[in-house]
Amino acid sequence: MAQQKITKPTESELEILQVLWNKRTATVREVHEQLASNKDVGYTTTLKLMQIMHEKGLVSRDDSSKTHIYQAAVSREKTQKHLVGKMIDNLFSGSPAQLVMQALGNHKASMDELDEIQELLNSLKKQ
Amino acid sequence: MAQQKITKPTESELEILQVLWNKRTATVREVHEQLASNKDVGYTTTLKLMQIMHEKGLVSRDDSSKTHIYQAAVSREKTQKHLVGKMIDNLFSGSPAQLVMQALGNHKASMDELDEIQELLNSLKKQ
DNA sequence: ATTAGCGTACGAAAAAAGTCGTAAGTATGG
DNA sequence: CCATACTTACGACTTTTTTCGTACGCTAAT
Repeated sequence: MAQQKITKPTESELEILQVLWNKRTATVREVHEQLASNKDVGYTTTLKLMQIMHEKGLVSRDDSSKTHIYQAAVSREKTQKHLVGKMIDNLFSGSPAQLVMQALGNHKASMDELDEIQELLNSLKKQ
Repeated sequence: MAQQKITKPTESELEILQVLWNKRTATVREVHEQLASNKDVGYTTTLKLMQIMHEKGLVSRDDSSKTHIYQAAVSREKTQKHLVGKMIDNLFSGSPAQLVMQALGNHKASMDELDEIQELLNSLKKQ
């Protein structure tokens, strides 16, 4: 199969992907507004970044009208999987369980979420 | 309290910390040997990196003898907590549970580890 | 038709990260 | 004493990532 090369998004690119994943589709201005509410950055910086991401194939865009419309070209899940795997290797000596313990132990989750995790855990244990 | 500024280690710095956390204490050469077994890098590169980490306060060293002896100055746990938190924010819209699901679902853990997670889960649910 | 506003493109520079060559010091074995 | 082998220090260079100024086009309102 034609495997697309996995380009690891940089920090800034991740911020942009984040916005795109949430909105499904967005213009540069929309993305920028959102970013600018959290940090101090110029419009053309965001634009440039998104253009580069386009070259890299991280996003796709519809440029049929003057204002281009962007969307993520890599899935949230694949990216998560990739980066989580990397973190497990780099920071948890290859043990996913240790990462889980860290995440669960130090960062609060709601009861509903805990139940959800419980279910997954049950199904894993059955195998 | 005198809170030390948290310097986020870069990728390469993380690799070095990894080694130091495991060995508790190591010379540049020891660290380098270990790194070099996985990737292609020169000795002085490792040296320089460790010197920079020393300046940043990421490692401490005993330079009373000719060959300096290094050790990590930041704890594995704190670093994990910091980076996991960041990942939760950047990649999982602030939901630790989603990260847990990802890690658990896509990366194999042993039965023992699953049990360990179960215990933690139980104690969290009791509260 | 002129101006103001908003959009893209793009080059250039700044900042951050990683790489390595070379110098110079200090031991050690012949 | 001399050569060999390690060591640290450090400057310089490359590559990657981030930032932004400026040019230029299109559209709408005056």
